[in-house]
Amino acid sequence: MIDFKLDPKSGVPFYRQIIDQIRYGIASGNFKVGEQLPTVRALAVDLKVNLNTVSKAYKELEIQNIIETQQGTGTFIGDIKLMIPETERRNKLEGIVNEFLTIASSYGFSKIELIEELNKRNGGSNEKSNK
Amino acid sequence: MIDFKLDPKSGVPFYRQIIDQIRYGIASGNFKVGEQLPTVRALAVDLKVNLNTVSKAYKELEIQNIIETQQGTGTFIGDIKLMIPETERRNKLEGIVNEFLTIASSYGFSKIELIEELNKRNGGSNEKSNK
DNA sequence: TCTATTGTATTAGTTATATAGTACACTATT
DNA sequence: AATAGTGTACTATATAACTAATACAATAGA
Repeated sequence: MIDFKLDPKSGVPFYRQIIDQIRYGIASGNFKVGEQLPTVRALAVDLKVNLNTVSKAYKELEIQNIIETQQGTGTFIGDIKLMIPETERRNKLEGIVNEFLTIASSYGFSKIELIEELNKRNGGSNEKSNK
Repeated sequence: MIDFKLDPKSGVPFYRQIIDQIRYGIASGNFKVGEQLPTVRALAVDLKVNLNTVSKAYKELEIQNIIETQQGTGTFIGDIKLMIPETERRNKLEGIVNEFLTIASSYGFSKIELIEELNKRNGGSNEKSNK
């Protein structure tokens, strides 16, 4: 379970802070597949925001295939690797790598530098080879 | 010289499209260090936008240390690698790699997958080892 | 110094974003 | 079917982002 926190002074919208914390929670293993997230009302009360703000975060996460919502039942963590078909997963990978390369090259970083930097990081969030 | 183009239907703000095209132009070698960019008025007329929109793009690029503006004289391409001190350059590299890893890990991609994908790209924009 | 050319600053209006208030709709349980 | 729980939809409002109109300021060259 995550201890949600919002920082009003950060300049980052509330709904985006919620998204980030859930995504980080999943990536770092604090959320298990199938686990139920707080209800929109519960989290809204907890964070002292409107339930629509929480709903907005959940909706975006559902579009990203990260969580599953069922009206009348609740919101649950989805299994990313199961839910996203392999082809779509490949496209996503290519997409974020493309974006990364565009940004990096505009700063004059070569591919070699990028890979060197990546290799310095040990562990990261999930080093498991999955499957 | 770049053939600037704006797409009003893209949803991307004009000033950001200008920024992207200049950055890409530099990364792909279409702009040489010291070369003068179009004046804010010239580019504004060319793109049929207000000169402030061009000015905004130039200002942001100057903050990023990518171009240099001199009131009364013009705007010029700066030498990124010369202008940005090595420590700052390292910080930038670490920053964008961190962001990349955060996004990637939240989608369940392992570091190995990322490096594999990076290695598939030959050339990219600038493969020169610079200096 | 005058003038043309350059970027800058101030102001305003339109549009998009973020959040909230409230009513609605679906689901499960009794 | 009644009810209590869930997410959803609609509407409103405040704020920020974007673009523009216009006036100002610095530079270079005649």
